[in-house]
Formats: sequence, structure tokens, C-alpha cells
Amino acid sequence: MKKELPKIYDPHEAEGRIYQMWEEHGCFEGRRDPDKKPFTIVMPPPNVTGQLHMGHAMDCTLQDILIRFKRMQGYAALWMPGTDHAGIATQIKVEEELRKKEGLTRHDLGREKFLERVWDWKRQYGDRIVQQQKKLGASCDWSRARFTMDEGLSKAVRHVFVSLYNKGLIYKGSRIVNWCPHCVTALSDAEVEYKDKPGHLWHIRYPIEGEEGRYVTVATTRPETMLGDTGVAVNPEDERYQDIVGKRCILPLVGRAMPIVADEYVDMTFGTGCVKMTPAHDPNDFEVGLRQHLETIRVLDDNGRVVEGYGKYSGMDRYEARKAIVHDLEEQGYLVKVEEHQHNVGTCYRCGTDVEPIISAQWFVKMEPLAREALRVVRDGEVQFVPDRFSKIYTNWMENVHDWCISRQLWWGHQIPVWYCADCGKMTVSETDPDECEHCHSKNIARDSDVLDTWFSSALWPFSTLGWPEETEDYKYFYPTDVLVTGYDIIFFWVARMIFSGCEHTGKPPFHTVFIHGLVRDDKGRKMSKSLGNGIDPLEMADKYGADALRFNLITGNSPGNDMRFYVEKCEAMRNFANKIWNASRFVQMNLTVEDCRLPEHLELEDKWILCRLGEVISQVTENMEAFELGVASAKVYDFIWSDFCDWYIELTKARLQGEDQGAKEDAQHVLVYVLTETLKLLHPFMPFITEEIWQALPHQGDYLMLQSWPVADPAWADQQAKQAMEAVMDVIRSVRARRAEMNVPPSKKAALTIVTAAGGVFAGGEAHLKRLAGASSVTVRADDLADAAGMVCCVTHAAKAYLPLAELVDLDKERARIQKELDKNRKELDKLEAKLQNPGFVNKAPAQVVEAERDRAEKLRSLLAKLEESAAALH
RNA sequence: GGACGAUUAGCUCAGCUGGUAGAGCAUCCGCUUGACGUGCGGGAGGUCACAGGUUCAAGUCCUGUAUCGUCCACCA
Repeated sequence: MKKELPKIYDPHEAEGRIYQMWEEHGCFEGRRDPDKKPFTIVMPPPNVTGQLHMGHAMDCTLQDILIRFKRMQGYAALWMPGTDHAGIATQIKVEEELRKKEGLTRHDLGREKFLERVWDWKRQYGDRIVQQQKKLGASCDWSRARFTMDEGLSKAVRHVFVSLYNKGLIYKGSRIVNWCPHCVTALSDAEVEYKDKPGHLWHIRYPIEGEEGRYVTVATTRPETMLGDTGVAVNPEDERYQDIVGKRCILPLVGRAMPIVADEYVDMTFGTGCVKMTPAHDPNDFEVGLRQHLETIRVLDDNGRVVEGYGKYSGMDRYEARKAIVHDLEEQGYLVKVEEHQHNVGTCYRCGTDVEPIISAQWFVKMEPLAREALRVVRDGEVQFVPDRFSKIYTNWMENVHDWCISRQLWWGHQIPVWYCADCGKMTVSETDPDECEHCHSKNIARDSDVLDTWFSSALWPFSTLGWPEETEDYKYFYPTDVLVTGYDIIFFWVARMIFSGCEHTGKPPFHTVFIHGLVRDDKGRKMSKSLGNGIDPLEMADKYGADALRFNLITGNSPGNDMRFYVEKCEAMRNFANKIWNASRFVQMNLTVEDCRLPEHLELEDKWILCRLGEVISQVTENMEAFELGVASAKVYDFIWSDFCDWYIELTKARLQGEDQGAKEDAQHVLVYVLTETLKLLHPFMPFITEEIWQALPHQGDYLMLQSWPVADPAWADQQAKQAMEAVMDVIRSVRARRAEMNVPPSKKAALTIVTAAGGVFAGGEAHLKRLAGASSVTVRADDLADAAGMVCCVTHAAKAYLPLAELVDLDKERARIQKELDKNRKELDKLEAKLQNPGFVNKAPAQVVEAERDRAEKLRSLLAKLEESAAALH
């Protein structure tokens, strides 16, 4: 059983081996167990085309910590992984490759051939990100991995489409949509990113028909759209324009006569108070156009070029056309003025191209009825956001949500299950491919060529991955899932849509908790991005410092929902921590002669102390984990291991381990191994690899640390008296060390230590520790003070005075000054405390516990002061 | 125009339900102490952005101000 731990831990070698061991032995498998409670997390599916970046690494780590924690707590834990087909992103990549390698466009290949290429690509690279997640230690059930275009998931998509259609919640309509001329597809509102850009406001005058020399002046940020103007609007209350409402004006360059209408939409105070109306290329103008019965004339094609019929402008790109039109307007005297103008421009979230609002026939999901329930479940707490502030963001969005444009003019994705009949013109909407029109039974039908928004399938992810719409065993057992972990940047894209989809299709919210994290930024606080080239590769970090160190870096000292900056140096610090644990474990192991891991009958003071601390840490860490305070939890484990266990407890056991008493030796070993093992369990979710590696080399029962039970604090450990007694000894050690350091007395120079204290027994028991840790050659404990302390250095603590005979090193003046300084500091503290304790408000209103603690503290301070005064007096 | 977040040690950040200000890194002084120099011991360094308020008690709760940042919003 005993395997020697090598001198140096090599994460690179160990991690792959350990992961393989876990995987081969089915440790990740989510097993349905009627005796256990399920705990399910579905992974936000990364894009198949993707490479793991720091954001993924953080997301992945958080989920893995939660799932490992719950697994150890005895839940039937399932972490469901998978990948997303990522419509636009993937299609663009494959198209790029096609262009580069073969000089072809997707149209050259045709839909079918092109899709084959994408599938090839998916087969070739789809696994890449999965391998990367494995490197981080992700304990997903890979046997259940799903892809959004799997057969089952595609079925779910079609089922949902048809079901929503039949309920009247999906419809096709001609609306103004966000159009990306580069990706050549419609986008949903969520896919548009608004950016403040400098631009111009062009003031143009349109001649009024039949009134020579009279004009109406409009202002626009997009002059090229004037080609599609079909009217001019003013506010009905605007007295300046009362007389021209109902008249017509002539569109310059085009010569189109168009009505001047009155509509409340127009803000009288902005610009000239006259607005040109382009119903085909502006959402507001579209609405006005509907009300005022304006014509809708589309002047830009799908690629953002001016359509046929506009002379020299036809075929021009929209920006080219803008230039030409402005130039011509100016030349012909229609341009009144140009102003600098900062405005908000919508851009495509995929390619950054300015989005063009275009009227187009698209499919939409009617949101209002779905939003109602989605709002309710959050309002009623059936779904909770962590941190809670994100529920406001969610609610605000959901309350103002517009209908969701779900059709995309792409090839890669779930093709819309709608067939159009060439004979009767009606639609057939069907879960299975029909071979005739359901209305007239004509065979002359053609399928809608568009595909669905990628997020349409992602929205079903929590249940489609579990087999829905089939009532599978997995679905029945693991659904609804428990926690959804994701970044705040995709609350709208994904979280919101999963919530209303779950409510609508399964009757239940898909999870009860949404755990939101922030972004990982670079060391200057900038977003990591390809274009900036400031991304840090998580795999490189894992390679260099170990996945454990990377994981620990990503969560320690961060608070939920906040962005973090990534520092390579912090990885180093965390690697050092791993090294610390490794060496502590080596120490435990190399002193080990016992073969089991249990607590001994007899416990020394230091054992009681470390167990008391262990109990506290177990309780606190567990509480923090339950509350999603993972950063705090990991910091506590870190401190416990480094400070309590390594700096103190290990040192405290050395006296016994290196002594002659075999029984005492074994007792110490037992406590060491026990505490270390429990601590490894606490640390395991955060640093799964190194903890498993160490655990395997220690006496243990069971096969894998990752499947051990989560530690529970034994109430019997909560021995406050022992804890305080031990800390009194530690105080003396610290104090003596400080004095020695100040006087530059090296550890090698031992000195006889005399301790004056009322609590004699404790210190007598601590003799070996004092010798070892405080550099004492001998320890004498006595109750009465030294008659003559001349030439002695005195270290004062609450519980004791410790004398060191270091006369030759003492500078009396310095010594007096030091004691005086300490006296002043503590006196001030005590004065404050006493004032507090004399305040009836405090004594009467504060909880008894708090008052008691303060009295205690005052008492300690008084005792300290008394001792300090004695030492001061002794120096005269 | 709204909403939210941040403001704590030189730097980067923790600090849960109000009860003696913490960590990592950096810095200074010592140390080949038989797990670890990826280390050990000791130190220095904070009027918790500002102004009010609630409270016996405020980094923590409330109101406002300032600076920075993010998201949302159809003003041409």
C-alpha cells in the first residue's frame, strides 16, 4: 500500500495518469441511485470550433469544484458535458478554410457538400476542447456527452419548434431585423452589440412639392438610406410645420414625391423637428410607416449594397454610396450642414460589422407569454441568481424583451422544419419530414432553407441532453438540474432562454440556482481577446504550474460575479502551495510506521488543538461551499494547511516523532495522517490531482479520494480549553522568537528559558515545544516572579512572562523604549475597551456573548499590562 | 437617459448575516532548524474614496457626492 512520494511533485506526469485512472474506473459516471439525491450540473457547451480560453478554464473549474464537492457529500452527481454547433462561428471558420485552401465559397460547393465539410471539421476538431477540459481535471460524465446537432437533440429542437408553432408562439413575419451584411444573415437583438462611434449628422433639405423655394430640412446619420425614404414626419403638436402636414415633398437625387405626415414619434426638440422616414431600414420608421401607411422600399441588398434601380448608386456598398450621395447632395445644394455626432451603432457580435436594419421575412418566437412565467419563477425564488444582483438584470431584460428572431440565413444548424407548397402556397410544419403538402397533398413542396439560431437549441440544453422529449430514466431522475454556472455575459443569450424554455416545455424551471461568475481579464484589466493578443493560454499555465495551481489561482480570493485579473505570478504562488502540501505529506509519510488512519486514544494538547482547528475549518469551509463562496472556502483551506498544519502542528509533533517513546510516536503519526487525510478531502475539489496522488500514497480505505465522503466535524473536537491552552504556549513561542529576532540571536544560540505563569501545567507540558521552537536550552516553569531579573530579557504575553538570560545582548535603553511602546499601545487599547464596557448602552444592548468576549479581552489586556509594568520596573 | 458594480497595505484583491482591519506578491532584518529556500522566523506598511445618517457599535446598513468600469435603452 505504501508508495513513497518522490522528492519533487511533477504535475505534468501525475495529472494525465490520475485523470486516466479516474476515467477508466468510471469515477465520473453519474449513476442513478434511488437511495441518493441527484445533483446535476449541465455544462455550458463550448463551441465545437473553440479552443479553451481562460474564461472556459474558470467556468470549468467552478463547476468541477461544485460537482466534486456534491459527489463527496453523497449525492448522485452528474456533470453533463457537451459541445455546441455554434452556427455562425463554425460556418465562418469552415468557409474561411475553404476559401484559403481551395479558393471556393460555400455556394460553389452547394449546401449538401458544404455541410459534409462542416461535419468533417467537427469530427476533426470537435474533440479538441474536450481534451483540454480533461487536462483541467473536469469530472464530467463523458459517456453522456452530447452535441447540439445530435439526433436526439435535433429531435427535441423540432419538437419544440412544432409545439411552439402550434401554440401560436412561433410565427413568420416581415419585420425590421438586425442584419449583418458580412455574415449575410439576420441576428437577434441579443446578438447586436452597441458601440459608441463618432459619426456625422447630415442636414438635408427636401423641396416641398409645388412651393418653389420652400424646403423641409431633415437630419440623418445614415444619408444613404434616403434612397428608401417614403415620407417625412413631424410632430402633430409642432406649430412650425402645421401648414405642411399633408403636403408632399420631393426626394432629392431620386425625385420621388412623398407625403409629409404628423406622428407623435417625432421629438420636436431634436434637430429640426423633421424626420425622414425609411420604413424598410429603420425600426422606428417602420412603425411610423405602418401607422401612416407609408410605402416600404428596400434599397440595400443582403450584402449591404444599393439595389438595382438607383442609377450609379446601384451596386455600391453602403459606405461608398454614403460618400457619393453626400457629395451629390452638396453639389446640388441640398446639403444644409454637417455636424459631428457621437452615436450608438449596432454591430454584429460575431464579426463586428455594423448591423443594418433591414425589413425581411423571418421567423420569430412570441416572447410575451413565455416571459411571464420566466419572470415569475425568478420573482418567486424558484430560480435564484448568485449573486442576487443578477436577478435584477435578468428581470429588467425579460420585462422589455422583444420577439426573438430565430431564423438565420445560414446552412450550418437546425434547418427550419417548414415546407412551402408551390401549388396552394400554404406551409406544412412538421416534426418528421413530410412528402406532401398537408393541405393540398401536392408533392411540390420545398423546405425553408434557413436554419435556427444556435441559441434555440442551446435553450433546450438542460433537458434535451437528458433525453427529452422522451421520458427517459435520466430525464426523470436528473431533471430539473441543480446549478447552472456561467458568465454574466451570456445571461440573455442563454440563461434567460433556458429558463423560459424549461418552464414552457417541461413545466419546470431547468435549475434552481444560477451561479454567475465574471470575466478573466489580463493583468492590466483588459478583456482577453484574440485581436489584442493578450490572451493567456490556460493549458500553457497548467503545463507549467500544474492544473491544480491554475485552478486554485482562478478561484481563490475572487468573489462571485466579479471580474478578475490574471497574474502569472499568482500561478507561481499557487504552485508553491502545492509544493508545500507535497512536502508536508512527504514529511508525514516518511515518519510513518503505522498502517491505518484513525485517531489514537490518547491525545496531547497539540493534537487537541489541531483537531479543534480542523473541526472549525471543516464547518466553515462546508458552509462557504454551500453558499457558493468558493473563493473564501479555498482561502481557508490554504491558511489551515500552511499556517496551522505546516507551520505549527507538524513542528509540534517533531518532539514526539523524534523521541524515544514508541507509543507517543505512533500517536503523533496517527493524528498527522488523520488530519492530513481530512484536509486532503477538503482541498480535493479545488486541487483534485495532487490530493488524489498523495492520498493514494497514504494509508486509506476505499479506492479513490474523489469518491470519499466529505469530512464532517466531530463535536468532540471542539475543546476550547485545550485550544486556548495550546495558544498560550504558542504565544510564548512567538514572543520569544520576536525578541530573539530583534536582538539578532540566531536559532543556533540556545538560551535557558524561565517561564513565570499561573497556568503552570500547560507550560510544563509544552517544554519540548519551547525548546524546539523558541530556541530554549532548558525550560523552567515557576509560579512566582524572579526576584532579580537583572540582565534578563523579558517576553510578555497574556498568560506568561518568559525570561531569557541574554544580558550581554541587551541594550537597556532600547529595552525600556520597547516596553514603553508596548505599554502605550496596549494601554490605549484597554482605555478604549473600558470606556466601551462602562457604556450602559453597550452592556445592555449588545448580545451577552459579545459583552463577555470584550470583558475577557479587557482582562487579558490588564494582565498583559501588569506584566509589562513589572518588567519595566525590573529594568530600573 | 436608466440600472449595476468598483473605490481597503506599494501592487492585485478577500473580508458571509454590523462586534478587536486580512491574504498573495513586493519590501526590510535574520536563518544550510534532518518535509519544503517553490522554504523558515521576525518586522514595516491601512484615518477601509468623500460627506452625512441609523446603531451601544459601521469597511460592513441607509442617503448623497466624486472617480473608474460594465450592462441596458428605437431619439433621426
